[in-house]
Amino acid sequence: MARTRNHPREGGTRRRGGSSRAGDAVTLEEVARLAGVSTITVSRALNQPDKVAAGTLEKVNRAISQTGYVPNLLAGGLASKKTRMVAAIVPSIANLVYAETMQYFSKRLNEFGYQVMLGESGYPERSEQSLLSAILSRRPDGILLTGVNHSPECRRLLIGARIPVVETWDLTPTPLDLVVGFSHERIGLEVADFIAARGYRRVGTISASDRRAQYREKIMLERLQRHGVTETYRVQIPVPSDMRKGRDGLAELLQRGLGTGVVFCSSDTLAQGALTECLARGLKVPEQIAIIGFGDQSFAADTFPALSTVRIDRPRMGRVAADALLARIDGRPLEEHVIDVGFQIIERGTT
Amino acid sequence: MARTRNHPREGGTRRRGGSSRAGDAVTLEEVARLAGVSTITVSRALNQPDKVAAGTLEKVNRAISQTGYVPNLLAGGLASKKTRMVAAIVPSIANLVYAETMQYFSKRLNEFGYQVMLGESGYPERSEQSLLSAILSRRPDGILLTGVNHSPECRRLLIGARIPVVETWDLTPTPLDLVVGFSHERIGLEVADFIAARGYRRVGTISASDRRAQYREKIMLERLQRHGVTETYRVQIPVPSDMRKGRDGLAELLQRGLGTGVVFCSSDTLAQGALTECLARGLKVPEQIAIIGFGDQSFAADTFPALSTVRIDRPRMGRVAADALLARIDGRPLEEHVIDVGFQIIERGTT
DNA sequence: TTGAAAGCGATACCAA
DNA sequence: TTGGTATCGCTTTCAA
Repeated sequence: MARTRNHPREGGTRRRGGSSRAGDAVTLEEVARLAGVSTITVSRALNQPDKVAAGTLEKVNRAISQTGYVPNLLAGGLASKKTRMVAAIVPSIANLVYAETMQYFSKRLNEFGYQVMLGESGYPERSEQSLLSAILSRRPDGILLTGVNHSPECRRLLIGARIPVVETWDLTPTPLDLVVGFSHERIGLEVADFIAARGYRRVGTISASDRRAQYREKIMLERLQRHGVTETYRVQIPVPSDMRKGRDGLAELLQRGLGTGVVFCSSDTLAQGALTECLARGLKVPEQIAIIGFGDQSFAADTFPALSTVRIDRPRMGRVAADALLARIDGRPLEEHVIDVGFQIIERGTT
Repeated sequence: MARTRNHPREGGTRRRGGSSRAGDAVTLEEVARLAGVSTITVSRALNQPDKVAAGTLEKVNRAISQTGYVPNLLAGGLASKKTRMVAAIVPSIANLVYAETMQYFSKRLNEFGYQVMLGESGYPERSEQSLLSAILSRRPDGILLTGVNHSPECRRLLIGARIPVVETWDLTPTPLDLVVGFSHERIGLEVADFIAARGYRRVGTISASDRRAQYREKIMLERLQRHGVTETYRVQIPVPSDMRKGRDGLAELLQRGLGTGVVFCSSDTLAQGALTECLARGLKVPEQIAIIGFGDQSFAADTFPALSTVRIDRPRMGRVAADALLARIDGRPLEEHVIDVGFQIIERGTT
């Protein structure tokens, strides 16, 4: 069943003449014609310039700048099955911890000629599955996810896509592919130990209604109990977190009876709000109330020298995630598929 | 010069059997075969379901879910010259004012089936032109820019791309295509009038080394001079802004001799830092020092009730920019190509 | 309502 | 080092 095609284009351009739309862009073919070479040579001049003779290269480059040629990566990606694009799904870009991580992630990928397509999963009205499907239809070469809990449909889609996947902001012994993150359980345990070791007997928490935040809190409270610390006060706040909610949270803890002690907040944003409330009330931090945040937002520590926090090295997490993905995309071997970037409890204001 | 092609694929699948890579994804053709229809019918079932008979539609949908088909938008975009994607270039996504604007912009576009590809222009080591070129090679259906100042090369690229362009965060009578923003000049003037009207005689500024921030400050100081307010103190800080820089900025203003008065900051982030410094020093705001920010970040006002600010309705700017772009993409007529979303000076803590 | 054929603009593969 | 030809997976155009 061989079919026959005849090509109507007999050389020469054939502009339709009408108002020029997006489609009228210069093509490889036009550049090639102008340079007096074949299209594939122009393609090589762009992608593997060392495989093209110097003189040819020059002719081609001249033709490119004369025409103002901008490659069409849709066509290129279709033909080569490489889009030089990776996708990333984060809960919210208006949340500094994710935005900063993405900044480092993108920066690294940009250096290698990749672009990042960002998706936000934080909208309950849009299923994560439909987001993922929309993203996969652009055929990214790899994808970054936030967290390690995904619906069965999402897992199916990801597996079907047959591209490298890196999960972040958490750990699991059974990643879809790669995971670059840290253990929320260990954070809960270590923060509890930290608190107990300093002799605090009264502990408050201000936690966002976020899965991982809730988990850290739960683990911490359980461990505290084992340490014999039982006077605890909990405030839960709806996402998105902001400083006001941190202020209000602290006010509520005080009103409920937390006099002096320590407060563990699920983000630095909340912690800064709590600290602001202390400042406004003239409470000494950490002497009267100690505040522990989470995330170590770059500005938080500097702004509030008394703010202790659980430091997550987000720049590193972003870069490591990018590197891991790049390695997988290039088919390079990886030492580890589970990468723990760890965390660090930073105590401030003790002097 | 008609050429002949023979198609080696004689029906039936021909998996290469090796380790399956991204390219092995299910195609329209496989879905069509399974459903017993032609590829174009499957395509219609997805894009114009009302033009397909109910029974056929059902068969197709069954085949789609059986195979786990995910459309290839590279191929679709190449064929139709519509990518259902728009690009946006912002200085930094780790800056809440831009991130929030983008959130609303994306949300709106998502509702219409478009995705947003984000680019960051804030890296001096990468020319804006190369960023733009990389973005345009993905053939977005439209593009959002931040600001109205673009290099000649960028203008050329944008014009050559022949797609709708919306400039934001500023105004100009001669936009590339569309502009949705507000006047920094008018802000400078009105803030100066506001300050003069309240009788402040001593004025400090804390401004980021950002083109638009500098312009607002310059206009404001000139106008203040005309009002006879000449005792001014200026602090300039390098981007990116953070609260610490705001704290330090205020400390420096005080040290330089600004006793009581008002301080105009180029962003709410800086203003919050300045306010924190006041809190820490026990200075009453606004009685001793009044603070005026810029941007009206959602959390800022609530966290610091004494913080006055220049409100920019970012949600609206994002939505309006999206709507304008959508209209242009669909070829719908637009009432205005220059849209001023305005601003509002919010005075707080006066009671 | 459905389909056949011809591209869209690039790259892969194999020759020259 | 350069080029011819056949795709990549989809949509458009025109017919049936």
